Amino acid sequence: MLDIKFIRENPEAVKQGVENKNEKDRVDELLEIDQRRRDIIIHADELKSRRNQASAQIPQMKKSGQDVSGVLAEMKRVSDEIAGLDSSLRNLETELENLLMYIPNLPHSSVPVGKSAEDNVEVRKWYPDNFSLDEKEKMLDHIELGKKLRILDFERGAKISGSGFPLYIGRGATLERALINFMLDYHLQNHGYSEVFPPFLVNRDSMKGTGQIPKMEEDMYHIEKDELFPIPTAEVPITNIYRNDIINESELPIKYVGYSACFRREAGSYGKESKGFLRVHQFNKVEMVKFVKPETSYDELEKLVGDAEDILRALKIPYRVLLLCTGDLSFSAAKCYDIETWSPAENRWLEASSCSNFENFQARRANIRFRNEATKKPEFVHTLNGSGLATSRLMVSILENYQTAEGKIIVPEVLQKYTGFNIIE
RNA sequence: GGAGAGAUGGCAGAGUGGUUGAAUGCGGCGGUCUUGAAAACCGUUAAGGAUGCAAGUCCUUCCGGGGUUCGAAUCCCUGUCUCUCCGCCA
Repeated sequence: MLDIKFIRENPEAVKQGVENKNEKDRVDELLEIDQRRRDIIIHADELKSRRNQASAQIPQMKKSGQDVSGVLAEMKRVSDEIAGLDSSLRNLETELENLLMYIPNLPHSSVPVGKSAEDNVEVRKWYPDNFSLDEKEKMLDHIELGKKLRILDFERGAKISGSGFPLYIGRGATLERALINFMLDYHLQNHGYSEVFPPFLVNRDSMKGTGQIPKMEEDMYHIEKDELFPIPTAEVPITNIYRNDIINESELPIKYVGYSACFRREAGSYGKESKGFLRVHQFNKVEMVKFVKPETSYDELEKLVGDAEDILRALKIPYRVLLLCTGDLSFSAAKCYDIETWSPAENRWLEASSCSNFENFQARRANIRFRNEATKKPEFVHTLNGSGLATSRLMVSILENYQTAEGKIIVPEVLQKYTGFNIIE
């Protein structure tokens, strides 16, 4: 969330940012409640100060044998009034908090203003040698390939759980596992991350901390009996590792990489977009999360994107990098790059990674701070995360790009030592 | 799942109704001493909020929430978590 003081002092900038993100502007409403809240605090604090004085006075008066009944009666009235003020204060603060939770992060000044995905800016693209987007002979899509080679079974996945829960079989399952292990090892060995293996179910505070709740609550699975949420991304448990902590400045930057299954309800999205791997309720993802000092976060964002790109270059998968415009930026992000991989059968780009700088938006919600060694004061860290990468969309690109004329799949070279085989037929 | 114990500052650990934001020890920081360091000694060492140009002043906070009271770290209720024992279990 944003700092209420910042909103108070820069209402116009906040309104502009909210508008550019296509979010509802409730800034004036918020400021009005903030003003009422502060008025009550001033009044209540005066009364509490009086009560504290009396608390010190009463035992002394008793000791010297004075009659305290008058003070007691007065304090009774004061305490009742304080109780009333505190109660309305609590209500206002809840209201304020709720409004604040729905104000998105503001886009960074380097983010292009735009309405929708149409306005995203392509930053760069990369093709392996001898690659052309016009190659049309590879016509089987990943669903047909999966069925023909008996490596993916979407129908049985649907029987077991429901649509959108893919079942990997045989070499398909091995390939998936190889991909996850390859990506983890690559980031650990080449990019300086530490490995984490997080819980897949988290509590409400964690979901709030990273910003999935309250705005996206409808898209989250929710286990009511235990008040737990299956994670939509490892970003949630990993970022929350330091919730309510103060980190030593010398420990920054902290860089974690971890695998998790990801669960998304994807409420209301059906139709052709949802076939096969294109939109699923459960998928696998290797996630990178960074905790950094504020002044370094934009450099760290560029490195983060580069780390994800390295995986695709090693796999020799064609991709492009998009800088998202304000209108396409997610609620919590200040700046975000998407990486899309090429699907020859779909004849289009598929989002396989999203790398974002949240600045201190998540840190403020989750109360993640570091101690500034110069000032000795705690400050909010900046958090970033990026997929490195999601396997589902990536698997589409791998299967389709690596298919032979006979409909077999060559295993990408870097994965062969993980799979133990080099062809799926 | 059953029974019991506990949660206090960076850490350890006192504190069972009244100047307790909290003894004491350790750690950290500053200083004295020293050629330097150690030791010793002295001082200092929380976070959040309101207000103010600032210095400052005031308020809140002893796991979370509610209650009793003029007054709660301290008493009552409740939630969460941790530990011990029993049961179950990969």
